[in-house]
Amino acid sequence: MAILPAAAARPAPPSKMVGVCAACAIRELSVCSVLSATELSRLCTIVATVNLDAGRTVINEGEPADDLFNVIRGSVKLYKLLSDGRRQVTGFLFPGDFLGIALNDTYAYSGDALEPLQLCRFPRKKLEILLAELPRLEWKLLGTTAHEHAAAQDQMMLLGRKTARERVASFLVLLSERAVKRRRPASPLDVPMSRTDIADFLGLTTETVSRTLTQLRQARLIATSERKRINILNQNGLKALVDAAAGA
Amino acid sequence: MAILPAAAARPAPPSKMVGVCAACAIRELSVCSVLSATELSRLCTIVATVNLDAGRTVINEGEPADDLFNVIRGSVKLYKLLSDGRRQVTGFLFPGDFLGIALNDTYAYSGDALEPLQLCRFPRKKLEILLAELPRLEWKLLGTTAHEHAAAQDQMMLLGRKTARERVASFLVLLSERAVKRRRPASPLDVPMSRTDIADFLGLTTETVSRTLTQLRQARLIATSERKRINILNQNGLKALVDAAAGA
DNA sequence: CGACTCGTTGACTCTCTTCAAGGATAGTGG
DNA sequence: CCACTATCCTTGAAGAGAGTCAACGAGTCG
Repeated sequence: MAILPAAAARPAPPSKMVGVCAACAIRELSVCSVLSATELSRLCTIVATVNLDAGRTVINEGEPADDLFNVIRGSVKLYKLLSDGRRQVTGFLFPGDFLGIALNDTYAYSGDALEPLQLCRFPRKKLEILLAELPRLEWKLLGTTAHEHAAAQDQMMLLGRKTARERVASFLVLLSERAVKRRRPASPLDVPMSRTDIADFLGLTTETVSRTLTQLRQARLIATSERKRINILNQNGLKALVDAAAGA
Repeated sequence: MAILPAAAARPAPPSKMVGVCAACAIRELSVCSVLSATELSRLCTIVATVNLDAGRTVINEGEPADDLFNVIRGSVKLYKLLSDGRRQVTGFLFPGDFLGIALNDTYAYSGDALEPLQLCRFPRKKLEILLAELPRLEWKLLGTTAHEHAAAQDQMMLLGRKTARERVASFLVLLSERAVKRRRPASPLDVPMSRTDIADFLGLTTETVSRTLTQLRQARLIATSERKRINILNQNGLKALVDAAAGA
């Protein structure tokens, strides 16, 4: 959404800030970036900071959506399950990302911490009341949701029409672009998720992900030093495998 | 989103309504349902009715997102393309559905009319200004977008993890549920899209879709009389193939 | 040190795709 | 009105890409 970009760019004077939000390291990455110091103080009154160990569940598909979250530190995998155990990872969250927009009072998907996780938690009812008084936050939330929807469309293209190699390349490019947005290096790329998580995200098996990474390694597009970390040797070569869109 | 359901249920007195919106047959299905008569009159001042032939393009991926639309009559397929022509249909729209929420001032996907189409068109700039004054409409739009996002998650599960038979069954169940929402019969099911469109939606080929429909026909789950119409003989049997979610 | 999980690699299988052809349907023009 | 044709749908046979099953190496934790 294009309106109100100025609001996002206007940093509020820190004088009036109180509470944990004042010290928030990822505020400029999050939906909170549109708020003035005064507004932020109000939001701060309903927020609580939460810490979770790696592997713990943040939200569970089907359970009452009582809280919404902002990721402060760490990463989250979002997923849905079929009754026989088949899993589809629908996305990954990183610092600044918002979690928990729900439809029917229940979460539409589950979310697990991939690494030690720090969140801020908003009670949903209170946040909704506050939203009515903070139209800029609501607008930002609409933009965020629209953004996620656009990402979902890209993922549908990936899942429906791309080959295994294209999927893995797309995944690496996606991760690196998100790293850059968070002002992290794109090349010693942090990959906090397991091969199984990657496979469940890409609609493949772990074996195919592994084999494809080996192919990319042999093609000198990437290199793997430590586990959970991938060096991108040829970003353009990877992007060539991705084929973003025909519109270009 | 759960707040404000009462607003959606409150029909406005028709006395103050003016213009085309007053006679809108699908208002209660659309985002406009949250508006009072007065508010609707305001919205009506910026709206134009558009008619398109089957096959015509409503919006084009990558082009400036100058307008947003509401489907009044007919249906639309939304899709993205890769440069080599591979297509992924990301969704179908029916009367009452909203079209055109864009991120970067350009449409994120293309949309073609599947049959003769009637739309109402909102100039985006004007609608955004109006949104600031109609918080209920903005809230409804957020709910609509969240709903679409939830549908996108289901589709990711379908594309990433379901078999061809499950995909086709899911598609038929989806269509029939949406028909019921529009107060249409679920069983002589209107299927305005071609086999190619269905295949591009389900991440399959037309041949596989055709073969799978034949299987379902032989299993006495469906019957096909005329083209573009499918009789659902055993809705529960179909749903058993779908496996909605493990949360249940 | 041993048990476990995770990642990699290999051999084989299978579902869906590809390639090909025939049949039904609808639109067009004589 | 009917032949003509293009398009859509269906069906068959063969092929390929990813899945399945299985084994092994490497790192990790108790």
